[in-house]
Amino acid sequence: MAQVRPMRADARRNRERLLAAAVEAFAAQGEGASLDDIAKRAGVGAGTLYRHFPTRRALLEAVYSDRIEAIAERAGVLAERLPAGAALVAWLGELGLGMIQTRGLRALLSSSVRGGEDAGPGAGGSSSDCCDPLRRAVARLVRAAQEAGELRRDVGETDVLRLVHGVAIACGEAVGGGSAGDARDAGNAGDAGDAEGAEDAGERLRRYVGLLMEGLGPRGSR
Amino acid sequence: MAQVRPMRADARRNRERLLAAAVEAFAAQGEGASLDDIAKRAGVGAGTLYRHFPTRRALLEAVYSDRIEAIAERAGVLAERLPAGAALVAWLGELGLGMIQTRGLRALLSSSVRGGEDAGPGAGGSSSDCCDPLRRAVARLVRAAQEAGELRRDVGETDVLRLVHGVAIACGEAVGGGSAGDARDAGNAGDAGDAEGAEDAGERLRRYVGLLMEGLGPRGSR
DNA sequence: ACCTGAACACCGTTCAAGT
DNA sequence: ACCTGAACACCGTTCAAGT
Repeated sequence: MAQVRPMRADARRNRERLLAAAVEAFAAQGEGASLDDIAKRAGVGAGTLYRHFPTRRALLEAVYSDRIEAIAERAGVLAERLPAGAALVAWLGELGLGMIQTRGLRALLSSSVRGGEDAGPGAGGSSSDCCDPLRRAVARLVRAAQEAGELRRDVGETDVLRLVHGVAIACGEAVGGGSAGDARDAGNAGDAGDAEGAEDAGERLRRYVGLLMEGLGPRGSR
Repeated sequence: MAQVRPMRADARRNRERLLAAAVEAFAAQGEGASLDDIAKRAGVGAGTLYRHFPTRRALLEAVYSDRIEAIAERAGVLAERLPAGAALVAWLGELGLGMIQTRGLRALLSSSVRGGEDAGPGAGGSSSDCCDPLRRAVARLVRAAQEAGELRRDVGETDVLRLVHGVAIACGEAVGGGSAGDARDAGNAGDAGDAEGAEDAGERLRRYVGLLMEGLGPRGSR
């Protein structure tokens, strides 16, 4: 899985510089940040960026995969400490909060959640996806909650993922109509005011996830 | 409100050509369609497009305002024919379907629903908004449903609008991570396959709105 | 094996020159 | 009063030439 041969020293260094520049750029300008700019800030040629990360998505994945895995691992912790239903709610809250705070994360889950029916991790065309850890995590939590009778049985992992994704977008500040050219406008709002806006959005998220979970509760009860 | 002086004949004609070209382009390429291309297809210079529609959003509004008003008016019809709660559900379904079928509509509501707390129509900075008719429509339906005891009282119009927006995004095919450059990619999917995808998405929407409304039901009942 | 940076095709936006 | 289209600044992507 990892590269068979270690990278040449300069390549490895360039890769890291690119990643560092990308982290900053995505945080400041959003997931649409100029790739050319990232290459320049990293002090490498444009071609070098494409050699390491052939698509914007590849770069996004490289930047956020750690974060995604960290969120996925929280599922296990919460499952140990809370009853199944509460664990699911708590985890969805954390996932939603991550998506609100980090535009790149939202973008990644957006494109991962598009179309298709429920399918096992990595299925849907065998195309491996950096969001698979999230899929596996939610699948475990959902199954446990259903077996505990705290979640209706006619919803699947993908339903839950899609709904939280939608709810996060419904809460978010710089909500992503974001077509070409939005990145520059959003730049200002990205630097300052994020803390304030994210706070409000975080409260909303909690409320909305709560509402959603009442709807997802076992039929007839309550 | 309407222009004081009638437009010169050629201006009027150009405006209409631009609108016609924009309708086609937005339908085919999504809300990120090239403005330059729209001007070319309309057979006018780029400057003429900017004279009539200074921003992309202005063009989007001009293209979809009729559609938005039509959806808003459906609220009155449904309110007459159905009990308050059912009317709200039905209307939200229609709104969501519109957003699923029409990317431009989704983009418009996206940027209208961003940030801010509940506020009356047109409020939130006096900036008039083409989605105000939707706000007024949902406000009436929400109030009626609350007075009929069929909707919890701790949710506002904006909450409901945001949630439906989020749910529509959760359902949609070409779900809008859509940052710079996506327009061209989405072009293929925009032409064919939309009918098929929209059907699935429509079914999902109905399910999700249903789930949501169970969560939004009056507290404690059911 | 990897890097550089010029080159190409595109897009949004403005503005002098036209009618 | 309105239109045209060249001009400018940007961006993504590729690729020949370097080391």
